[in-house]
Amino acid sequence: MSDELIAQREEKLRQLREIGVKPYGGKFPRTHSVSKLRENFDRLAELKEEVAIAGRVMLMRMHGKASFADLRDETGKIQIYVKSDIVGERTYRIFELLDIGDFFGVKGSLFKTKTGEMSILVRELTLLSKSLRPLPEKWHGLKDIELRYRRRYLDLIFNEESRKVFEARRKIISITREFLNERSFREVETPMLQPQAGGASGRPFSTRADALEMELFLRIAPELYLKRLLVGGMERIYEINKSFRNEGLSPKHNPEFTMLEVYTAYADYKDMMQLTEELFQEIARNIFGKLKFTYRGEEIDLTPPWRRITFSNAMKERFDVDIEKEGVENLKKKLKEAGVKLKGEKVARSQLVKLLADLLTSSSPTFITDYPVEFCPLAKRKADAPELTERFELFMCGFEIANAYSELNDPREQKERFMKQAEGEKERIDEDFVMALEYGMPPAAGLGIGIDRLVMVMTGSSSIKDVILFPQLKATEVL
RNA sequence: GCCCCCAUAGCUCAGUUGGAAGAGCACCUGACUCUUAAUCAGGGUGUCCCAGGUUCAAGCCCUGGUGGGGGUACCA
Repeated sequence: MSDELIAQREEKLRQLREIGVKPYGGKFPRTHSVSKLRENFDRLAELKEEVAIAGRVMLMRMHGKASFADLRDETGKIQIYVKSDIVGERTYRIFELLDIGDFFGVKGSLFKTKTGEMSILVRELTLLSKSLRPLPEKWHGLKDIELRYRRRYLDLIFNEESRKVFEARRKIISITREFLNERSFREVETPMLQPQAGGASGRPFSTRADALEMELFLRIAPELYLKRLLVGGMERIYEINKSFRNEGLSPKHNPEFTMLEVYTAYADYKDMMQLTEELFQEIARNIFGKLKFTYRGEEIDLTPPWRRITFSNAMKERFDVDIEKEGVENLKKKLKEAGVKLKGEKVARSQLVKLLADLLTSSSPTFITDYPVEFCPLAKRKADAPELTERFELFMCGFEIANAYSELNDPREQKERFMKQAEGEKERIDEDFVMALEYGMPPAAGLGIGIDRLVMVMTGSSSIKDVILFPQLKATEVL
């Protein structure tokens, strides 16, 4: 069937070529986009000005010798009216050989039909691209979730909601850059191909550089390179880019994801809390025009200051353990009793994250602060409580969305922490990074924000796949 | 990785107790010079995801697989 529909279109293509039509055109100068044309419709119609627009035909209403079609470009759609006695028999024949999905350009004048529909009376018609495959149906569109991910172009053609999500994503990233640039942060790019993948836990993807005869890893985080730039004297920097983790997929996890990392010299994690609050407010004001919105039925309020709970208080509430008095060993025991998996002697961070997320009753943003040092190999200890670190994680809508700390800048302690972390595992220590610290890194605060998750929250998306244009799926044969 | 759910025409979906594969849109043929999800007349175009099995008979029951969704584990 699909083959038959394609064959029918190929037959039309053949017939078009037979009458001298080039079915894959080139440059077509447009006088207006559809939305601009609509905005200035009355004036243009009165001046009887000839306009030229181009787009994809979405609907055709054939009426013998005079027909209507809806032409759509990125900005909107408009009706065109093609009359045989105006365009001539040959052009009208070409029009009859067109299919829904074809791109063409038209020149003509503007008029309103008797029902008031803004329309173009076509004088000249140019085929720009012949579509060989039938598009999804005009009314129900494309709903199949797998096809929407695999053939995102069809999703974008048919689902306004999807287009809105990606426009919101663009806006959020753009606002974030403006926000940071205005505050004198400089955007940098650091390697995605790294000889050693550090700065987070998580399994890396590995690859090989043939010319260098070496194994390389796709980065799991940019952190250790951004800190090398702090050593290099850059005081306010950020990077928005992909990181890659060779782990399972879920509605909150895609193997490649976009992260923002920000570093400020001479600041601490509390400054980053404020920065996070301000950034999210800036975004919400732009997207919603206010600080309150809903995520899948849950009320979210970004009015500052956001709720803050220390990690110890959260644990006290949940497990009746006072880690500040009893130390972290007792917590581990309680966690084990509660069925939390331990990774060797270490508490798996993901379990902790889940535990904390479950603990929060509100979907509004909450900072959990002051994590025990053993969960934070790169964070600075609290001066008055050396078993804890100057760190926060931001939870919102049931998931972790940001992570920040005052950066550890003592090279000897950093090496020790790396060694402790590597115990019993095949991880290597990043000696090159330790060397950089040995040259001296200013005290600094760092912040990481999961951009995809932030977009999820701001667009009401329940799956990360809905905010990534081409989410990772298994390869299949083309049907 | 494990558990649960889903897969029927190009698209959106029905399909009863196991008894001759359906609808709307799209598409094809014809009519139609202001329609707008155009209308009217006619046409069903299919590897019922794949491979086996049970049965006189399988879209439907059973086993295995593939792809997707959700949960769970690893992870952000």
